[in-house]
Amino acid sequence: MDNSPGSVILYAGSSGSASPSPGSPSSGYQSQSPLSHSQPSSPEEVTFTEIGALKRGMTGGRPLSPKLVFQFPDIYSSAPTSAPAQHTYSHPIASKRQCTFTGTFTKAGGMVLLCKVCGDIASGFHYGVHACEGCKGFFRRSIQQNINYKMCVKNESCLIMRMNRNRCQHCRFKKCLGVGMSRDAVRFGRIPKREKQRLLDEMQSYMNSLNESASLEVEPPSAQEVPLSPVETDSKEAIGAISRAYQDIFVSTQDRLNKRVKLDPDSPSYFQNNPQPQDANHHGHANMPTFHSTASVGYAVPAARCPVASSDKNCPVSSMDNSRYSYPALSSQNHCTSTVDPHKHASPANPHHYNHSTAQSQGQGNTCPWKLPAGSKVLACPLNACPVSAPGTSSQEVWESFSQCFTPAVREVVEFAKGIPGFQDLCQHDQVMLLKAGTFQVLMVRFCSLFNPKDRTVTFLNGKTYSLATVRALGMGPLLDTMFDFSEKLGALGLEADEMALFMAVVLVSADRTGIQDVSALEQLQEGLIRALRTLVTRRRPDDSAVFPKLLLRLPDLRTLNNLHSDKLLAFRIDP
Amino acid sequence: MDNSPGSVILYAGSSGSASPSPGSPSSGYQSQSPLSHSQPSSPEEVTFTEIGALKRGMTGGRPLSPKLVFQFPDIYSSAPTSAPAQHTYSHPIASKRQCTFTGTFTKAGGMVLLCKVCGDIASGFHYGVHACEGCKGFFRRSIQQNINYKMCVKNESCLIMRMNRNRCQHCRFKKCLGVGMSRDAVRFGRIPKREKQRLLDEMQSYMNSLNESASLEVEPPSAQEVPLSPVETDSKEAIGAISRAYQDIFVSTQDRLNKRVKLDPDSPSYFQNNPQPQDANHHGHANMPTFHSTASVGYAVPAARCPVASSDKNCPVSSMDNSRYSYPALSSQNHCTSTVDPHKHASPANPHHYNHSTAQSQGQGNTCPWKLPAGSKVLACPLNACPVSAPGTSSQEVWESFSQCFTPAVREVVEFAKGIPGFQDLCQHDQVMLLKAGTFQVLMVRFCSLFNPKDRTVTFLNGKTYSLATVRALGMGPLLDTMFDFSEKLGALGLEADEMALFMAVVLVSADRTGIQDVSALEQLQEGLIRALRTLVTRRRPDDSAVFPKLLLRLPDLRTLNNLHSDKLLAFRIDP
DNA sequence: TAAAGAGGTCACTAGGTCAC
DNA sequence: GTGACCTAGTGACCTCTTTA
Ligand SMILES: [Zn+2]
Ligand SMILES: [Zn+2]
Ligand SMILES: [Zn+2]
Ligand SMILES: [Zn+2]
Repeated sequence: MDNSPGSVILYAGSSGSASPSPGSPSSGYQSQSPLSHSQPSSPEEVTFTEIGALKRGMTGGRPLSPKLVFQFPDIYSSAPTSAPAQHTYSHPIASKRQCTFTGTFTKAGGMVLLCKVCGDIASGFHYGVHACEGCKGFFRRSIQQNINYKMCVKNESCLIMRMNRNRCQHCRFKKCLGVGMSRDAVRFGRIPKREKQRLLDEMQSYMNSLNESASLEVEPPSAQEVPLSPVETDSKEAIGAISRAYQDIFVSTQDRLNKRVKLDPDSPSYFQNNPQPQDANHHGHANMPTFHSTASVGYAVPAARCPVASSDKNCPVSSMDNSRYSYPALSSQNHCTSTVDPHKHASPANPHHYNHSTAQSQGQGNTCPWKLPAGSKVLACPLNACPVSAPGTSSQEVWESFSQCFTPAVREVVEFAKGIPGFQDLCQHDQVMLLKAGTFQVLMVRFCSLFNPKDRTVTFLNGKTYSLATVRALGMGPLLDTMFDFSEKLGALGLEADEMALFMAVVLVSADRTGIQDVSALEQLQEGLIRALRTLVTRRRPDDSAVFPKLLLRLPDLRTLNNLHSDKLLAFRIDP
Repeated sequence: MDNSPGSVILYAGSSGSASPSPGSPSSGYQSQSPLSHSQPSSPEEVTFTEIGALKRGMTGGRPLSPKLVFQFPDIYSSAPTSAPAQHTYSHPIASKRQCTFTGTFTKAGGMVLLCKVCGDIASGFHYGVHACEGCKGFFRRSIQQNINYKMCVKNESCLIMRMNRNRCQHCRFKKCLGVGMSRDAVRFGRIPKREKQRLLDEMQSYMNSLNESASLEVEPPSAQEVPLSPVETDSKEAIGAISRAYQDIFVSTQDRLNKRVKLDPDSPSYFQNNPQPQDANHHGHANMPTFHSTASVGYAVPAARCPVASSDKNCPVSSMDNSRYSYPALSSQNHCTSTVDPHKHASPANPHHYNHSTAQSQGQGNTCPWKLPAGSKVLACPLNACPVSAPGTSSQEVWESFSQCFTPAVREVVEFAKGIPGFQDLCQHDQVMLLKAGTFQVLMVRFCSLFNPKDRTVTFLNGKTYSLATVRALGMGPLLDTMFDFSEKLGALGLEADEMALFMAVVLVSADRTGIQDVSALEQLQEGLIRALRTLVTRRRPDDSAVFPKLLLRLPDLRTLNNLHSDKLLAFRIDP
């Protein structure tokens, strides 16, 4: 691919290239290799298109030439489209998190830049953000007239998507600001070469990262009994207790789970590749309808209604996941698990696949162009046995089902907490607060091995393994990336079981203190645990004093993860 | 630096001389010694670059990003040069200099010339003035077609800056003429030697003055008692550099600013109180035209419209500087004003504070929520000179006013970041991302002394001190509490200035990594800084090994604060 | 002859419009 | 109100001209 900034970005919409059919964003970038100007055309022609009329092209208009329609969020932009209500306000002083990429593929295999606000196809870079015509206009009106939209009827956390963007002005405006739209950010004139170059580069690397996918093989969590090394006496006891709790509660449980899983052919073990036959994937789509009917029949058993969880190999939905979740446009590469032959569902299926879906999901939110069954809800948490619900499942049901999945895990954290010497000496209230604030973080540490940074895969507790791309496609952009990062960093430290246990304890007592009554007691506890952790870690690695600080540096990461995660959950609860 | 006119001014932008590597003082002039190759290099080599494409290079696109808008956009642009023909660029850090020189530094330490009109990076000497491409084009069009721009909607006194230069053609053109653009002033061909010499001299003296002030005001970071082992030499250097940056930027700036306030009515408003009410008004008027929304008379002077910001001599900002910044929470004394009883100034009875505003705000001028003037908006950030707006101020105005307040602070953080050894080696993109994610956190540390946990008061940068209750009543609940907690904890550690500086650096590089491209480079930088911090802190307190971990534990707090804060800001933006 | 700016070019976007 | 289209600009680059 030619990344030379020499390529030109056509603006399809305006110049009247594509015949604008109704209901589509006007224009779009279309970077193609230099034509207009005499330029040393590069060997490989890169066509990168930030679509405009693309949408039209998809639904009715003539298909754009196979270009890489791709939209690039601006460098400073924030969370990916798919990301829900996590307002990423990017004020310098207020910045929360940023993210990079917001694009998806066109049916033709190109990439499109999406509206940062609603996920619709972007028509350009408006007010500092890639946005669609709708959001652009909306934002303009919002700032022109000094509008104060009436309060959100929900919790001010409406997920803004193309389909529902007009439902809550308050939240839409909030999202606009959140992604960084601002009058001050306006950019006129042509895109600077340098930036274009950057865009292309990023796109390139994005593609690469998507492509890089491999089978996964995660070693089972070390359940070994690690003899405690000689440490300071006071710490030693604590360490012993905590390690024991860890072993008893987390490791044994996991073993149990693993065993159970192994006995159950339908539920592959935690860390194994999904052995499902490939052909299942292939037929996924076709079988959908079947599933629909099934779904409509019985509501009784949530599990049965869960496409992914349903263990039947023939389960249409279950088989759908790979083909469905992976990026079709990229499917020439294998970004799913190794078990799936990409070409099987990719190449041959492509045309049909798209035709089919196009017909079906015409005008559907294109946040997920590769199509989820209409009406299905996504709750892509690794703890969720059923990340993608059957169409028609109510959000309440989805939530309850999920709840059943995570409850045991939460309970275990509570048990673990009790095993931390001193924890129970905190007042009840503070214990609860701490658990509320810290449970996710502890779980994140506990299950961090589910994220395989090397292969870029995640293994869900239902046993299925998905590629990063797949899950990302489900809307888990920044959160997922952050989890991977975390997992990688934590993993790199090579902690032993007891260290991990102690670390978890530290994580728990280091959770956000908001609402804690007796802070000093907590601080004391924390201090003791941290001292113990330092001792343990440092003694064991006399040569590497960097491990301990590094470990502590995971705490901020966990906070951030915690925020991202709760935003995500909240978003789901509010707007599944 | 070699001032011989023999030096060349490279114009990277156009002729493509210097290949502007992203993030380097790429294009534009680059006055270097005649031959970067063989030359009796002078003691100090000034590389002054009148950039062309520099802008791009720096951000990798637009000047520091649309998103950073509020902050970075202007780092490289001029400080409010209100009056035409006044070309005294005031570098945030170095202002107060009286030269005609209008420039700032590139990341590499070179210098850039800025557009006399808008402060963007100049691409050359156009129509008799250093101007950016935009203003050049604008002026050309203006004179070619005999355009008569439609009248300014405000008072014909719009402050023209990069961000808003397109908002009022009338004023932009006026400014063009004002700074001397004219068809008659065009200068063709090479720069005359004499001219070049002049430029170089100016730059030189500018530089010198910078160095001077720095060395004068900065006493070497506190005595380093403990000799560092050879291994730690590099750390030592880093510590030195960072401490210096800290002193130069955060501490000295304060002093300079304070002094300058009296001398330069045009200086950007910061937290200093305007000593002279009248000038203040004038000043505000001249410098922040942006503020005024409409032509309506009463709107002309933002400063005057701010009940809280109304001038008040007895709150010398000077009381806020060094001591305060160094050891924050410890000095419950340093706060400038004696604590103000909320009710005291809440009531009109305190003419001292509100005489000015009361008149305007219907006898309210009240900070207490329970008596807020109807229609006034609250933006209770300590950096905000005007936490409670006058009734009738539009939210846009309030925001812009606030923006003016924090911009300098943000800019300083950027400067500080540049002073961190290794920071500038990160790619531009990552630098920006990091700054975006970390600026607030750095500022939180920097200004944490504004929070006095002992007295439960907060001192705003406008010099006013409020009780916790007061501010809480303004709607700053949990955020405020968390800030106090943070301040208390950080203060309790009793850091010295150099430690604080280093900690700030760590804070910055420990910001959320989302979107970072070269994570490993960052990690490396982080690791080094943390090591240095540990060394410094630990050596100085051989007996207390807990300080270091405690310091690291502030990082999660900062993350949380960051989130709370950005939520808050966002909330304001949406629903003022 | 090369440095350096005027103008031209045209990729791009803020706003205005008006059918829904 | 919303958003697809249109228009008047805007400004990043490039070519052409002038000057040391
Ligand atoms: Zn949109
Ligand atoms: Zn809403
Ligand atoms: Zn300009
Ligand atoms: Zn104006």
